[in-house]
Amino acid sequence: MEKLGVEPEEEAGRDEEEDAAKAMDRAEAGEAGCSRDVHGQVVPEGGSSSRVIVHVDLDCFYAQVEMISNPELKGKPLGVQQKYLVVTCNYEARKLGVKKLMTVRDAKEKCPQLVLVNGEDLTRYREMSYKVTELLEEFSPVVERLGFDENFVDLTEMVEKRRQQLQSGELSALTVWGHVYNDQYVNLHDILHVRLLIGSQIAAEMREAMYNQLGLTGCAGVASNKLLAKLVSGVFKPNQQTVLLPESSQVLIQSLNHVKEMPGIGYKTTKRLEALGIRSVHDLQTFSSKILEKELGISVAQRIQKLSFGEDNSPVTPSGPPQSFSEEDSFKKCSSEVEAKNKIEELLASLLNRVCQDGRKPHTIRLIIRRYSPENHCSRESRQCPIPSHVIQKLGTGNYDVMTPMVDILMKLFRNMVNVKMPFHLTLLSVCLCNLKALTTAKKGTIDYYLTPSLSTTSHSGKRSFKMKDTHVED
DNA sequence: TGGGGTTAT
DNA sequence: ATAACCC
Repeated sequence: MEKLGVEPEEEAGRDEEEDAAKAMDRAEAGEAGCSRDVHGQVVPEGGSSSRVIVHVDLDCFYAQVEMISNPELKGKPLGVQQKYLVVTCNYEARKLGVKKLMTVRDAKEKCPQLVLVNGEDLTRYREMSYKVTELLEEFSPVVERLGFDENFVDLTEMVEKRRQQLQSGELSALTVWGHVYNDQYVNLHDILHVRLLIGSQIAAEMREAMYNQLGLTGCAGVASNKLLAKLVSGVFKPNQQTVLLPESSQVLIQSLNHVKEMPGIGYKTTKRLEALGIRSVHDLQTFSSKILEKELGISVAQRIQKLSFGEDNSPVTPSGPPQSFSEEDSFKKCSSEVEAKNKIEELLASLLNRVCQDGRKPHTIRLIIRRYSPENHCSRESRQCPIPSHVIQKLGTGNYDVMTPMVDILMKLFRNMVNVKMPFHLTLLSVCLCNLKALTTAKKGTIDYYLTPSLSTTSHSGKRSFKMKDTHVED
């Protein structure tokens, strides 16, 4: 496949004397193995609680999946269309001026030869996405998904194992895989540098495995936390990888042009920060913590101000199987109950297939709508309720009709939200199955029995009102 | 703007 | 149930 060339290790001295001094401290500090912190996360022993995290980011994922499905598309400018948007496109199309989330009109105008495929059905993307996550889990089980095309892996433990396996003489032969951010000098006497280089080696192996086993290319970023790993993975863009050494962290975060480019600072927070006169990362770093806490709340304020320094202690949380399954459809107009029912039936039918394949059973069902409104478009409303236990039981068995009772429930939720006697105008319908539980054959007297709310005595008392606000629909 | 996901309040 | 975040 592609060459994962060894990038420059030579670099003129910046703060080399300071770096060397730090390195000596570290060399003495962390020699022993790993332990686990309060979250069960692996951290190296010796006081330096430094982790090695990789962020893996697939190149234009949907377009790659489409080109694998239909190899004739390879080499042509390709866009993946949902409704009237080109949600992603391959690099041939990008060279010709097509951007992500461009309207089909604009994209065709820019690039008349653009080939479009419909990507509204996410099934194949979802399946490939989980294959990637599973492949990464073979390296280390601690894998966190972010959307369909990104994964974080905590490599700390794997790296420490490999480092301790190093024979004498092998250390001096250690090389970096891919780019070193900021062309920083690599110091093999610095234990943090050594760990990150081993991380870059594992990242290269991961990308090689993704290509050989799944035919997918992507980027990787290796750094000491999720924020930095994610930021550095995007520095060299398609199909390359980059490692960030600690001394270049500030250069990386200062390279952001605006706080809105910081992962974790979204649309709303950006607007509120701008109202405070905060635009750059430096603005956020130097802004009064007290005032920021009063404006945004202590939780958000402290978190994002740490982010602005490149600090992020959030653990890589293993995603495991999905917490929910949902299907949605957007449209120009839905204004009758019959119309809504038909769409809901379509959504539910697909969901039942998915949940059946998963094996677990959803115990809650939710209906989400978006009402038409000229400006405030983003707001949604939802109603949810428990799925009756007799319906849950019939879920796996293809024998009984489970559609009818569930559509009935959904239409009650619908009428709870929408006054069907009045005119209405919806632009989106979505159905979500959540609160998934394994079908444990819990026997009396076992731990499982008492941990299964539907079985244990406390739930029979009907007081199981944790904090769920389910709307009551009569059967 | 699409068709998904997650966590916190 | 909603609001924020991520892709």
